[in-house]
Amino acid sequence: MGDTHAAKPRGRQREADRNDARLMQAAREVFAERGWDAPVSEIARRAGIGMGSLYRRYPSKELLAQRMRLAGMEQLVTQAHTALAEEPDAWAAFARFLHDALSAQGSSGPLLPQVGGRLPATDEVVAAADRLRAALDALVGGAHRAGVLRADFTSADIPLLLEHLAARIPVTGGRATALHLRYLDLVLAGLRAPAADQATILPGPAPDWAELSELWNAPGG
Amino acid sequence: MGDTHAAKPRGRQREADRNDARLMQAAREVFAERGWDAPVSEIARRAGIGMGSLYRRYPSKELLAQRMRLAGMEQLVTQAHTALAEEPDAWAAFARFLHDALSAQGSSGPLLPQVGGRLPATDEVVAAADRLRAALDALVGGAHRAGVLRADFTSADIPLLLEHLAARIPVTGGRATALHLRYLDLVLAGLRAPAADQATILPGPAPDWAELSELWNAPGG
Amino acid sequence: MGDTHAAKPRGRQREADRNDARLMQAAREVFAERGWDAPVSEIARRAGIGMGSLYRRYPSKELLAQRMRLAGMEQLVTQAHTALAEEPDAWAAFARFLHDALSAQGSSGPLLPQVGGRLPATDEVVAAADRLRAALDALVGGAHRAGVLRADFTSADIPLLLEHLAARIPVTGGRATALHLRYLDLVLAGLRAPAADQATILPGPAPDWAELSELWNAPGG
Amino acid sequence: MGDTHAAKPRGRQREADRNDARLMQAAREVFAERGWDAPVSEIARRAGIGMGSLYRRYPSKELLAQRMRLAGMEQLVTQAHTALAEEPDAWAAFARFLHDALSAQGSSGPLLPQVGGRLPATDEVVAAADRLRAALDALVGGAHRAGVLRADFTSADIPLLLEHLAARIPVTGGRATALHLRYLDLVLAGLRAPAADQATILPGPAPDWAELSELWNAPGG
DNA sequence: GATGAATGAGTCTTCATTCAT
DNA sequence: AATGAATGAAGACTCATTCAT
Repeated sequence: MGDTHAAKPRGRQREADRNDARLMQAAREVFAERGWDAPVSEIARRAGIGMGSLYRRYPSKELLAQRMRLAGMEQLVTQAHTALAEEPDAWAAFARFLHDALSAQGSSGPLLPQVGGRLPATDEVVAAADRLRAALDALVGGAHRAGVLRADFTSADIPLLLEHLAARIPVTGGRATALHLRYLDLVLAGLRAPAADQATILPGPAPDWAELSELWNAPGG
Repeated sequence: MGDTHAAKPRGRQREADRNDARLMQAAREVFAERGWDAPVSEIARRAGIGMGSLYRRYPSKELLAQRMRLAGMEQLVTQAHTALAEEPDAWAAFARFLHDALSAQGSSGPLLPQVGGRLPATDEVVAAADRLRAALDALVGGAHRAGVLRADFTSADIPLLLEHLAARIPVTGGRATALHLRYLDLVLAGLRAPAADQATILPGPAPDWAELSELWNAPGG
Repeated sequence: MGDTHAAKPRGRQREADRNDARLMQAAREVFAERGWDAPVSEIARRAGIGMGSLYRRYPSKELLAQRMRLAGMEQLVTQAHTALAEEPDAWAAFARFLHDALSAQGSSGPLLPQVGGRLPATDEVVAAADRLRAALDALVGGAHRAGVLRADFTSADIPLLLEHLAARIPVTGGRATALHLRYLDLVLAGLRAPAADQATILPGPAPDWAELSELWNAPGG
Repeated sequence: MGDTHAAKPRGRQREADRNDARLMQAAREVFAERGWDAPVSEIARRAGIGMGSLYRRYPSKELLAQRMRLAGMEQLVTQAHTALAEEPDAWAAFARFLHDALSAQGSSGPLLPQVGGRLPATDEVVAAADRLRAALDALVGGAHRAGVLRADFTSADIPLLLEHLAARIPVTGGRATALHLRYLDLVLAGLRAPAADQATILPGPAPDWAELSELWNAPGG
């Protein structure tokens, strides 16, 4: 009863999948700790696999980082959808998303930054950025309509804000996440729509998504 | 009396000083643009001096970065003193300091971050950190006494906050500074002491200065 | 009597033989196209078998190349015998052999060269060289006795001449063979015994078979 | 008296020039002996310089080989001009050129082959090929007009013929050159214009210079 | 017996540091 | 005291060989 052949990969395929997950996790950690100039061999060592296996799966350091970046973007999209689905309140959804995003940051490495501005744009990255934009627009739009988020803050501010809040703090363990979340709450206090008589205007124009693309991708792209 | 030797360096000494200033400026720019893994030769090239001269003054890349970091810390101290001296209002002084610190960041490279966590602690760094702490305590203490700064924010939060706000955004030209200042204003909105009935508490304990030392200095130190 | 086991291999043995032939053909092609530094995996891929099977049959790249070289030498012996048997005229047999040898070169890869000087001598190679020498002596001796081949040309010149004529010309398709045969005819014109009053003497001593052994085998052998 | 500052480079410049010559010589030798897959470090070792110095002068293995190839082509042009200038007889000039070209081969490594088909075409290579063609046309044209060279041999045959005659024979010392010259004389016997009643025609069309370009340069070029 | 993923030593290339001029 | 070429250790990447399935 119940043929599970196709559903549950076994043996070699299973190990390959496990290796891939360990590789991605190791890459996130290593890039987070040492930046772009971390040796690829350190990633392989931490994943417990040989250089050859790493390079079989990711033919270059750059492609490995691209995958990492794409996985991070997809994770953000998922977290945005989850926040919208599970939090009835617009502000709660908005805050929940930032909280989730930063928490994932702290434990498993860089999401967008670290390798930002070094990797060329690809079709996949463009598509992922589009999905991310749609998801963040929904979050920000909902909060704006509810009147709980200051009007001069846009969806394109979110990635930069996350990039700032996730700035490398070379501490291992949960302390880094705790510090990140501390400053997130500070920023959330600044994001709450102020009473009309206390409203201030953020200086400088908001970033737009085209500008983000320039920030994230290599100049030549 | 009447000795002007020290007051007016001439000839070689003068050129040496000029070289040193150019070197430091070049190092700030290059590290800001390309990160820690920028080649030393690029710094020499941009400063317009030979490799030999650079290495005569700074016997290693690490020592050059240490100097750069110390100069950045001293600049912060100076900016704090200036803000206190020139701004009669406690909040204005506090905000002015953060503004000055970030503006200097944007134009001339990294202050504390970028090389953070890579360099060993030295007596000079410890002393500079003490002076920085004293200066920031004065700023924060004044703001707290005036009741304009949220009570759960400490002087040790400032370096981390600056580190976050100054996170490398790979944009050249004034746009990076404009974006940095945009998020500074957002944070300032969150830092303003709220009315008692709207007060929130930042999660997680505030960092302390001993912890900062761990964040900034290489593990082995 | 009545035992046909050895005569008609069946099933596995048959497949193994077919694999072996495909492997040898693939090796000749790949080494011809890309030289000694072609990846072994390319040979396996082109033969349509896995790496494991290749390494079961040939425990190292070097041993594979040795086999290839031996097969090439045996092919030369066969071609010499065929030429002697099928061509009644001494010159025709001599020319036919060179033509056949070069044509096989062009289509299926290197015979002697390409890997020359890289592989150690073995008993098998020595024995094959002896057989080759005997076959070429017969061809050259016949032509000398018939007075159609210049007297200062020896059987030991033939392998070197073939090595020269078969020098890798990186052209795919039949064009390489056509070019090879063009220069063969040029050389044949020079090999024809001249009239006594026009005779010239080739400079330098003829190679001998001991010298060939040094040229073909790795120094350490 | 007599200012020799500009004429005779001294000190550092002198050493740089010496290094460059040693490097080119070492590259010719190493590529000749071990082919394209010889380690660059072996070239540096044999030239007696460090890897860094080699890479300062030639930023990649490919560029080093390109220089080597260009120097070889220029040497051929020079040898052709010399042969035409110093030999009054058309056949003597033709034979002298081939002799000189092959002799240089034997002693100092590959001229055209070895790396052929691996390097992209560049403007410099195209220009050098044009000069080579002009020089060889003069040699071959003279011999044809004098009626001493078989009519179906063209200037585009010469590079291929040299490539064949210079085929790697892994012998060090003068013996390789002696063997090369032995087969050159054989070929020269075949090149002499035969009496009309004995004339043969070389099979296959002669190569043309466009085809040579394909043979020498990497496919993508 | 066949397969192809995993391994890790070896190669090309860069860059911190030294040193002859 | 200044210069910039030389050095060689370290990092990205490839490929001969092994081994679990």
